[in-house]
Amino acid sequence: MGRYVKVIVKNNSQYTDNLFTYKVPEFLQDEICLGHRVLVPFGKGNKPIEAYVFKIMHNNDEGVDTKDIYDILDERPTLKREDLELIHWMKNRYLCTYMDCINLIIPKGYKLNNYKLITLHPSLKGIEPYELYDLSEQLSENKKFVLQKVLDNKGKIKLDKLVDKRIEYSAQVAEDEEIYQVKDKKTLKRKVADNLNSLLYKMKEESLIDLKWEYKSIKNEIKICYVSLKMNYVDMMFYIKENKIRLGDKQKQVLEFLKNNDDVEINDLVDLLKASKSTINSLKEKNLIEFKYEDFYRKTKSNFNYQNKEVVLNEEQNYAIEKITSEMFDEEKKPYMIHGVTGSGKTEVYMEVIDYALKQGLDSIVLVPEISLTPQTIARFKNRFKDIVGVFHSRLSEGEKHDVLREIKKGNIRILIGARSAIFAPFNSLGVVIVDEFHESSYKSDKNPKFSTLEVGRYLVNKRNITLVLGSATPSVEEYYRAKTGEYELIELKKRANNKPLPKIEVVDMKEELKCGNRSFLSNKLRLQIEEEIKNNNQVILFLNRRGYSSFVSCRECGYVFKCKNCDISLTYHKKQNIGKCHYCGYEEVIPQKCPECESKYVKAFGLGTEKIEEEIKQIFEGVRVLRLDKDTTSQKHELENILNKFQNREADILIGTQMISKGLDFNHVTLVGILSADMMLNFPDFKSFENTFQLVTQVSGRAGRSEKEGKVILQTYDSESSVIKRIVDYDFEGFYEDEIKIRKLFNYTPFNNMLSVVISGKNELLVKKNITNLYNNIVYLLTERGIQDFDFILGPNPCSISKINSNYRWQILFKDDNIEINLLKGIIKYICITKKDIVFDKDVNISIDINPNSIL
DNA sequence: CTCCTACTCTGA
DNA sequence: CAGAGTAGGAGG
Repeated sequence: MGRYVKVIVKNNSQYTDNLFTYKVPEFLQDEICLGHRVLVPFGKGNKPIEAYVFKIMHNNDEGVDTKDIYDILDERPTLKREDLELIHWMKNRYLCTYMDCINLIIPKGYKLNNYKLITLHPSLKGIEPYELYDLSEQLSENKKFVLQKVLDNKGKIKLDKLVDKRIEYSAQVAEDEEIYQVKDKKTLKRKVADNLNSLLYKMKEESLIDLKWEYKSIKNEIKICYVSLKMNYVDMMFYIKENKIRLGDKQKQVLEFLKNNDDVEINDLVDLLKASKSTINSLKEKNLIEFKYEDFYRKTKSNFNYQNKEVVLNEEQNYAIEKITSEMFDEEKKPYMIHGVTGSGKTEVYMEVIDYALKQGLDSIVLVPEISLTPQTIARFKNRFKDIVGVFHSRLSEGEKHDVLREIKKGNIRILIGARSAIFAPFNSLGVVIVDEFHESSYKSDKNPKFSTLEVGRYLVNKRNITLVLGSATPSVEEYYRAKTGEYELIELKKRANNKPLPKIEVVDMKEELKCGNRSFLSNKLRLQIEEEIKNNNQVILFLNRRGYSSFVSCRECGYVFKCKNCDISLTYHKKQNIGKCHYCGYEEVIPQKCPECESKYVKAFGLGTEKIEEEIKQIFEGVRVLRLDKDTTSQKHELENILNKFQNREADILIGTQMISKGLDFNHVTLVGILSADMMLNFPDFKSFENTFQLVTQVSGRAGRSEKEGKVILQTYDSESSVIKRIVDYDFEGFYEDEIKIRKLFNYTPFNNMLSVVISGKNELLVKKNITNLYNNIVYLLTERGIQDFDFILGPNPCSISKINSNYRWQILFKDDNIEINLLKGIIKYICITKKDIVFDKDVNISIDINPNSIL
């Protein structure tokens, strides 16, 4: 009676995303647990690969052939039972693979490196060199080459290395041979490895070589070594004499030093006494000192100076805190939505809730949108909770991520601030998840699994009874609808914490400005206002949602527009480098003086970007100190902190920025915010563009008047009559919501429906078209079979709005589940796009499935 | 992705 | 006919 396990194997192939059954050998039977990372032989070559235990069984019901697992890789299971449930749920909800989900949850940096090793065949091991030489002379060129290389490397060589040598060799021998001219190094290596492999198997059959897999388990950890004496100093002197141990001067020095100091870090010891590591090591061998290893926690240091503020909570805040904390242990609680105007002190409420949870022994996660994961936010939490605060986001290195997750598991980190994937942090007793600015689009993942953080949060409330708090000044329409219909507990914070009114928003109609002959991007009003504020020694923020110098470059003679070679996107002009940049794939090209089409000289950059604003502001206001905050100025590490520090220390008067400045920034002396063009966002061809505009403008406006001084906002637009603009000016979120929800209802958008998008992309446009048509036909066929005749809910296939990204052509089919059960639709799509993927689709196309995508571009 | 089998192509 | 190379299917 043996034991069997079902595992998910960590393979790079999408076609092995099933549970595989393995037998557990006798010696592992008592140790194996759910969620263990194990090593299993996989495929015909029994390559050792990592796998995760999803199920343990006492018999092999299905009667499939099984192999034995090789080993258990970690002492403790990497995945908990509830993680496995979460993975199942996510896989079904977002139609992705098990491995996609596992990769989100497990600590980064646990890797298995495996490589194929080629050795001489055992029968040739003792053979005389001359015999071997004769033998190899009879072989074909290729085989001789392999054998030669094996011998050169003392009888064993890694496949990888052999492939390299082979490419090197071929390049020398046959320079003009086509295959070795392939530019793409990876493809070349693939091909050579493939060829070599089939050769190697033949050689194995001929008893020339032996093949085996070797592997190495890697844990991306750094240990610190502490040195102390093994016994007390006097005893040791005696011991040395007794055993006649000879010591060098340096060694004596080290011992002397350790007499008064315990647990000295080995590197300090080396530095202080100018001793070498071998000196210390030999002392250890003589059994006089001992080493103690401890995990090293790679923390990123922040240079941001936090300015502490005295905080007194107001009535509204106290009510919110009381409400949330008093229900923390209720079984049937709802998620909370805090709708609080900008500056209403939501963060203070979060911190009180976290503090309460902490005292009850519960851990907390604070999620913030990636762009507002600013030093300011982090400093605020660290200032209050000190060392138990951890930070987790995509810019950390693999090693840093690993360390943070390890410290969480150990219980050293109790509060984690991070971007969306931090919601999967492996806390031992998670109590609170806070999602700040939950309306932000970055809470929806854009890579597999394409999860919505809020959905995962709601799942956690259901399954693990955590306290979920969503906070925003500008809730998204669909989540606000949930609050209205009773799915969330709605808590309103209507007053600013400093009791100052919200900054007044004034609209300037740029059409009028144009009529009066002002052709610049600055209205007279805004220009005068800026002058005034600077005169009064206040600070100004200018907001424009586009980086670069100009949005596109075109020829005025023939209308030619410079476009990205790889994408269907016009190039944004960056003046400093005189290049056109593609903001999708990073492609750059120098913009020539002459039009490449008609050779005219009238090549001009059109539209506005932050770079141009900066340049012109410096001209208009002489001597004014300007800072620019966008992706271009913050590409280097710590640049963001530097800019924020400078602005905080009032080393600049004007801060120009993209949406990076809209969140979480809290400056005391900003009295004026200028929104240079609200239209850019308003006219975006997406059903969420009104919502996005409302949110962004409200958020940016909220940067003004956060301290003693009152703030003011000037909003420039060509469309001053727009209903959205009017709602923004009145801070009328309710009104905006009512307008918007009617539209959503009318067109059956979220929250009234789920939307499912399938995008097929590939380098070959015809192939993409063929595949998407095929997909459409298959779906229609299967739906007809289930008695569905009305296909109005299917839109497409159509080319995506951005029809080409990174040389990949993109076509899309959209589904709205008006008159069809979402699970039926998902079932069918899953069947076609995942289960039967290899039959339905060509190999050279990618399929991307997204439930309720952020945008349908 | 990786292996393996079965097949075709090439050149003496 | 041997050796080189390719295509396609399956992985417990």
